[in-house]
Amino acid sequence: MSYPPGYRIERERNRTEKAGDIARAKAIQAAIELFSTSGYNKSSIAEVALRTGLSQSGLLHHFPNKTALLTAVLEQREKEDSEFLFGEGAAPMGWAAFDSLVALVARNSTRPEWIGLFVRISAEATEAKHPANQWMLDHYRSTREWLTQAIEDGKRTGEILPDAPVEAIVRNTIAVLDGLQQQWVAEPHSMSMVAELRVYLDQLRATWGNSQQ
Amino acid sequence: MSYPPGYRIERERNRTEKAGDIARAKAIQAAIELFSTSGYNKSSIAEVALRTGLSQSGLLHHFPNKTALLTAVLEQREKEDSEFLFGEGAAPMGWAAFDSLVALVARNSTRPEWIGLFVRISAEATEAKHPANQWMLDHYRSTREWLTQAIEDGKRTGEILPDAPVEAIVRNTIAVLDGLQQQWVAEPHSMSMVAELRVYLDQLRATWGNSQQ
DNA sequence: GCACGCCGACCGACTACACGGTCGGTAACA
DNA sequence: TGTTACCGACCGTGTAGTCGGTCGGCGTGC
Repeated sequence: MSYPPGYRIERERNRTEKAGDIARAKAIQAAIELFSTSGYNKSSIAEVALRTGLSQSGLLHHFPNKTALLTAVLEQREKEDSEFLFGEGAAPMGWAAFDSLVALVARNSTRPEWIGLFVRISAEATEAKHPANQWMLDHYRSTREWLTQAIEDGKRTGEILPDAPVEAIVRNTIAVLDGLQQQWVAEPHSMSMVAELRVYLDQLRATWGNSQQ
Repeated sequence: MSYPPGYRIERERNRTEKAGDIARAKAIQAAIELFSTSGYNKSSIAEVALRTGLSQSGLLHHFPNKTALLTAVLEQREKEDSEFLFGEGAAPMGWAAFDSLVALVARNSTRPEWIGLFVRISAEATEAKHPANQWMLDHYRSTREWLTQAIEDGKRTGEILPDAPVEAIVRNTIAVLDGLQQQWVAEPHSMSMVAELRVYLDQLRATWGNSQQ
């Protein structure tokens, strides 16, 4: 068996700093980029391998199969997002929770791959047998739980009017988030997600905010 | 070559009423159902053919290739939707436009395939080289145009406050629509799109509606 | 009123390729 | 010597699309 020229050299360079971890991280990054434009189903592990600088078998050495790669990608996303949102200390409550959504969207506007990834995957994962189906269900459920708690907390402190329809607000807010991302992925330069989201949140506050406070 | 038993009989039965048109309509229906659960990319024309009751070659006789099938499906959807929305006469304007969105969502709630179809396809079609990419762009653009006109008309008649941020309202409304559909496809029995949408529209009216009128 | 040629509907067999995954190996390091 | 990082060759399967054909009906010319 013959290795391509330069193979050994590359090998040695990485050797010093845990080649495995580096390769895995590179593969995840490549997968994110691919999945974000082609979705999971249509992407091939061969293409991910190519972008990682590995052969398909080499990639499969680090991730036993395609779904393992997807899992790693989703874990990465979940980790970074929740670090950003709830980084130090407790999750924000009341209107502050909604403000932190704006911050999240603002940050994600500078990382198109993450938005593309989410839009594609969550649409695909709607199918019950999709490998990300459970992830998507969990993701929505936990987001709903957080926002529900945030609103109820806001009612307790008096920030939010007691007759605000909690569930509808939660679902609509998530819908605006998802829907804006969808439009943004389709035509990134035609709009500002942050600006639109702000208008929505101002409406929310105007309607259900306690003006006495 | 041997035909399966009963072949000739079936042939003759259909003969009397334009077999081709029937087959095409059946195929489109089958494709809608398949695309709505598996998306376009992951669906195979073989499966569509099976559900239509044709061989793959038979199906390919009516639709030269897979994208032609998709085009037919999208045309069908566009036709039915715009008939429902603008059926007789002009498109509704002012708040009436938003009310007709509720009606559309209410009707679509009884046709899960249509919602699934839209959610999958519009997510996939985000990719520039997807065969439905142009369709999706057009769909969004024309919806935006209609709603923009509706709001501006509402301002003219005094229904809507003159300082309402038109573009943001348009994009947010579309986002709510899309986002709710997405959530509904994921867990159909956990929510009512109509109820949530109403809350959103009430907020809109409360914030930007002219209370003098 | 009937023979004939054409067209539309439909078929099975086949091709070319992409894709996920397996297997058995090599090379370096500890 | 065992472990980790990789590789090429190979395989089975699924998929879009082609090809050459059959069969029945319909219009046309006689």
